[in-house]
Amino acid sequence: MTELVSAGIEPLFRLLSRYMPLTAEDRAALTMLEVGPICTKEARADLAREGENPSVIRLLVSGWACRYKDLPDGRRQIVAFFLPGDFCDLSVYILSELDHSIGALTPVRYFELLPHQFQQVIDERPHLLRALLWHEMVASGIQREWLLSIGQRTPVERLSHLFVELYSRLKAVGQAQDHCFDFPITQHNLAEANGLSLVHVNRTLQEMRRMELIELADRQLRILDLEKLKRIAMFNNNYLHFNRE
Amino acid sequence: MTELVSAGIEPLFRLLSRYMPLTAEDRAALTMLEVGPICTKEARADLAREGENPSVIRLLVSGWACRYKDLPDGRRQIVAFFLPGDFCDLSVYILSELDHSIGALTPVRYFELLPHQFQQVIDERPHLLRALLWHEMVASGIQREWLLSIGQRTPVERLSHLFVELYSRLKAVGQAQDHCFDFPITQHNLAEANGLSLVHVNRTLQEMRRMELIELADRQLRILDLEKLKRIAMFNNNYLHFNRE
DNA sequence: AGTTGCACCTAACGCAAGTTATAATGAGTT
DNA sequence: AACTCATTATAACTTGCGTTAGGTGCAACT
Repeated sequence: MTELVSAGIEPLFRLLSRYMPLTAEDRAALTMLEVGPICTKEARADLAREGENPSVIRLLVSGWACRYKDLPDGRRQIVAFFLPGDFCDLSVYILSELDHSIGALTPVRYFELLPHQFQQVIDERPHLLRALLWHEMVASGIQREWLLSIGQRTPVERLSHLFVELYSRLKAVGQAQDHCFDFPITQHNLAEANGLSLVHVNRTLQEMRRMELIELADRQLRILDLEKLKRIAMFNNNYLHFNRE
Repeated sequence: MTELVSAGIEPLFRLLSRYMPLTAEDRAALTMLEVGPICTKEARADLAREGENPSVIRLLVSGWACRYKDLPDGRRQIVAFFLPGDFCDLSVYILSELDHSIGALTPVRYFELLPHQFQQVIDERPHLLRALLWHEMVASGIQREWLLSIGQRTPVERLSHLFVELYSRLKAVGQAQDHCFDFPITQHNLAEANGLSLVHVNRTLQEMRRMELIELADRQLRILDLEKLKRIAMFNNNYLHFNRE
């Protein structure tokens, strides 16, 4: 039972360790975040909608979620992927009204933290605040990289870049080994994240398979040639700010 | 002389006032930021390059600048516009290496602040920190909105949205009245910011003139029908988080 | 007066990517 | 077993937007 619960902060701990060395005490402090009951949502459910005024900070434990924005006529843009270990709403500390929505892409499990619980952890271990802020800054850097992708990269480059990014981030939380990882989202989701039509995502994936860059089947993505993929994507890992590779 | 110098923080003071009420003491504290000499750069000069490790926080006083990222083959994406009153590098507090560059779009004037000078102001007036964090969060929200624009909005919608955003932001720092403001950047810059070719930006502007949405000539932009422009852009001002309209 | 460079404008051409439609598969339901 | 519904695939058609290649006007410099 205990190990099941403490599996909750494992991705978060690994993630923050990428930015700075953390001790066993830090890890213990982080387990204080596991107070509340664990929440679950089905794929395609919303965790929060634009315009709401949330009072909790969500820590994703398993599954993939996303931040998205939509237009009155139904067009939708995914602006970020949340992977295990990610916080969805750290901005709650400062801003009131949400300017975006949060949706589950797969079935998800997450903790809902009240700001004061969160505060407690920071008070106990002040340098964790720095690690968390770092994580937020990296999230912001990822947004910028996505703008570069959508604005300038071709579809093959764009998907290549995204796959390398996801591989790096999943490896950081121990969810990717070799050049292979669970890829639980649909081509439709890829389209929404990359400003492409569903049909064109499919075409582009076919092309990437022909180029022997990736294998993608049965919700598993295998990168066949990581170096080539990085070259094509013009991937520069500095924006992830992982200090300890 | 004094009023010339204190004109430096005027845009910043106005900007932060949009988020929360500020007092004369706050204003006085902010003038402490004007310590160093004022710096200047020509249009098209860089203030900082990706990969650098800056030790200063830049506060833009006049002119327009941008945050941009570029690819090895020369493609370039502007990911944010900096207007007077904006900080270029608040993230220096946390991250070390820059994952983007900062460039002047017009001749600019700015202060370079050392983190400890900055700290001094925050210590004196703690709630200014909150206002500054707020400003950072808004910047992040603007990034998300841009992602929505580039990913989903048509060129006319995209430019419409940008013009409304710039009008709102410039009004907040007292640089736009009526429906008119100085528009010192080139169509080439608009192209770089919107993921469009120069030629297509020109086409799109022509169309917007035909639609009687805007007039743009002699570096002056006039919005002819703000409500119509907002409707076309599907502009929802919540992402700017201006509490006091 | 001539040159250079920059910003803006316009037209012709072609391809990349969106749209629409249809089919195959598989999982979950009744 | 028949139903839905989501997902992937792929073909035919259309179009938006990039590319290339010009043009003009203006300011700065020689």
